[in-house]
Amino acid sequence: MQTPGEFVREQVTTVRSTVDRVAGSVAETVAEAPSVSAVSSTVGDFIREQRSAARVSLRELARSAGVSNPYLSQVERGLRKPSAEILASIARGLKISAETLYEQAGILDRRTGNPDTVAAIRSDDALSERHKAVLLELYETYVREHRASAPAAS
Amino acid sequence: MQTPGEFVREQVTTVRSTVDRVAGSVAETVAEAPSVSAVSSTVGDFIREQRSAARVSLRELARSAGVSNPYLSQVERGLRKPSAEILASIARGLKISAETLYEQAGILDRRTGNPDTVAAIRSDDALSERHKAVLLELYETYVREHRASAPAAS
DNA sequence: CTCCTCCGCTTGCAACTGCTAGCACCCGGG
DNA sequence: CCCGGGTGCTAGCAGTTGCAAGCGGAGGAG
Repeated sequence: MQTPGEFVREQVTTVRSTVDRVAGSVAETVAEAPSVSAVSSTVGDFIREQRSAARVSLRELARSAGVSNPYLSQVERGLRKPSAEILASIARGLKISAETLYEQAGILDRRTGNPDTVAAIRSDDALSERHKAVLLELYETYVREHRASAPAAS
Repeated sequence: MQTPGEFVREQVTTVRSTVDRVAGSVAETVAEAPSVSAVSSTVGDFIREQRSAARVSLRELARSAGVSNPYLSQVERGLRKPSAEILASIARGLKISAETLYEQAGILDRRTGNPDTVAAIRSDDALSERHKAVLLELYETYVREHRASAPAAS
């Protein structure tokens, strides 16, 4: 019998490859992860960063988000200020949370502080211990990947 | 307790299906996108409820929210669909959180899990947006599982 | 070389937001 | 009676969003 950690690590590998499929790219996403590091000042820049990080064309994102391609182009370049509905659609198309986009757009207050994610998961009584283990292992793997791809310390 | 291997293997299955669902939803989002369109009339009702509950006149709220009174009137009756900025202003005038209003407007999804854990993952800048999405999706699946299997424990 | 497809962008236009000005109504005091 | 001030709502106007149509350019197949 192997240790639970080994199995979990296996699983992390499986998840990671699947996630790469989600991102629309191959396993390279992790290796040569693009520069999502720079903090964008406007929503448009942020959207464009996320889009190019996912290797998605403007038209493709526009289609999957349900907006026209010219309009998305203008939004990304800051020429238009998208409504919240459009913003939510774009967030869905990018598969990121709408809240993040709203924060970028300045219509939602940025969450203050940096609560310890690990502590939050550990103390969450809506999770079993095994589920906590899976989440924590996956979380730490993601953090390692992120640090490797974006070492720029703020 | 069963053997660790069995449990972890169970979870591998769960994780896979969850991540597959995440991947699939990227494509599906296109088809079932329009969930935001008709909901905006409820936000007006909600605003009017909150306002009359606070015994505040329309003009007064309009002034404290920084919008014109006719426009607020139209918003409350569902004749106009306010932008997110206006919505945030109204939320400030009503002294309620913008998130609540956004949920009423249908431009923010209601979250099921422990807010602390969700907030921790969301605000963790050591994660990419896509990784956040996967972790949150997985987390919510676990929470649902937990509630289904042990509802009395809460 | 021609044709085709994809990329992102510019151009006008319908539709909408959010405003100012003004309407009708109700109340308490001169 | 006629004010002045309160309630909410209607009319009409800039300014904006979001779109369809079309542009020039970069590749690939014939």
